[in-house]
Amino acid sequence: MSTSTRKAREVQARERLILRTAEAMVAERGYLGMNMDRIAEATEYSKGTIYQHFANKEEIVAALCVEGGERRVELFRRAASFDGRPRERMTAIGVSTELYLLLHPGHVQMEQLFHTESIREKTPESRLQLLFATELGCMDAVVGIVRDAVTEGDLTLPDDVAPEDVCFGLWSLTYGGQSLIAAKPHLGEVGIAEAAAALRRNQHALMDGYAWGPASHAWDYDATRRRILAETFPEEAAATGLV
Amino acid sequence: MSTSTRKAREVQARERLILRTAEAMVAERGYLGMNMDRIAEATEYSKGTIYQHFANKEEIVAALCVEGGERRVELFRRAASFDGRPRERMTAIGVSTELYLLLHPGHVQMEQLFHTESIREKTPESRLQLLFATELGCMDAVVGIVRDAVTEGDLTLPDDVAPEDVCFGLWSLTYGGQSLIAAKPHLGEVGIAEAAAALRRNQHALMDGYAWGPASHAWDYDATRRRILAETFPEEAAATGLV
DNA sequence: TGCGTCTTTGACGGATCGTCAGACTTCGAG
DNA sequence: CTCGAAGTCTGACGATCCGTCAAAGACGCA
Repeated sequence: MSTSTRKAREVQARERLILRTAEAMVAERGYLGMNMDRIAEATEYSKGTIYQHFANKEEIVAALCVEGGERRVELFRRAASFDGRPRERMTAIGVSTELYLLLHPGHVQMEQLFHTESIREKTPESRLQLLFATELGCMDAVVGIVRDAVTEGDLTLPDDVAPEDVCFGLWSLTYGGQSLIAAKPHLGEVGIAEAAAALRRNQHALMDGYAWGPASHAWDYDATRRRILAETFPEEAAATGLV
Repeated sequence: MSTSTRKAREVQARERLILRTAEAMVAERGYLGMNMDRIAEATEYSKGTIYQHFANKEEIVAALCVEGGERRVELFRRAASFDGRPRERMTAIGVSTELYLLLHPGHVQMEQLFHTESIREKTPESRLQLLFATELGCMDAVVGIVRDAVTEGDLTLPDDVAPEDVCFGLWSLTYGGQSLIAAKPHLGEVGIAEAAAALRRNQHALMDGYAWGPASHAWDYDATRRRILAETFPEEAAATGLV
């Protein structure tokens, strides 16, 4: 009994070691720089042992995505619990995505990689379920804010628009904006100077478009942003230098 | 002289053949299913000859992206020349992105692939320049519409918002939305039922947020959409069944 | 026809993934 | 303490695919 739990602990510890090693490799040399032989060498286990934990390279990526997803859910939950009007709390969600990108740039890159069907289709169903659970967690946190806005009277949605549709808009805008910033270093050359600031303004424009009060001209959301950084994410703000 | 042009024609024809073959392979068996040996076999040229046209596999992807980008610019130009208010013309841009996704699903997948740094960093600068030119072409068409809206008085931008920033918002929203739709078959399970329709509504919400007139509640943009499909993209609409 | 130049070829080296037969470790029963 | 079954670990190996290059071949021209 106690031996089996010791075994289990060893297995878990090894899995963590493998993931940490893989993560460092991706961060250091990119996705292609991470390969199974190197992981085996770095962890001082044989390739066969690595393959007892993960069926293939893709599953390691999937596992890292799940870990990242869990970190993200955590940030979203904290953002959603910010003390303020619903739209301020939604602003906090936006801040958390910014922080996440700064804190874990490698992970965002991996998420994108994972969206490529070629990778996704080789990962076992069980991992996909876990990943889906983290997405659901994020969605729950965000939808909750939209619903609160509706019940508090800050937001009135037309009959044919569900709270989830508003979330989908903000999700698309943020995901797309961050992807473009990451993928196109030459955004400045097409006239988009301060992409990150532009993304924030666009998020507020979208909420303005749904007439989600208080409107951006009627409220100082820059002050809200500073308050979010100071009150909800002080450590993360310091770590990323966002102040 | 005439021999050299004949040579040149042969080279061009072969390049087209290679690209068409590669495109079909990607469409049929995904990115990983496209490999140089198979291309050589299918085109009945040797691998060495293939490599005289393209330095590596990534450059083939890049070339396909350039081709796709040119097709996209073409669609954007036609959309921008739609006969109507600027916001209607911007709606036409949205329609054109929808059509493009339906007409060339494989290409959108490849664009995403290309955003992965691992691929990008292996493609020669010259191809990147061509790709950049197509992006600039798209941007020009879209920015032109925003400027027209400003000069015609339909849109008044704050001092700190450039027309490009508005474009960036719509670009992010559309790119992100289409990526999410493509990458997450389970959007329905998180409460987003009609993702494509939701994306259109979000695009209009964003424009509403910038107070770009006529507002969506003051204009029948569904009618505009039908007119765009009928007048500007009749063939494409028929081919995709969008009617 | 003969010769120099340009083109084409496909076998090969190198990298990497994933496998598997056999070596090794663990652990309980005798 | 010993032994053997069950479980674990290993790294050499087969397979795949990328990109190269020396050699064979095609072409134009005198």
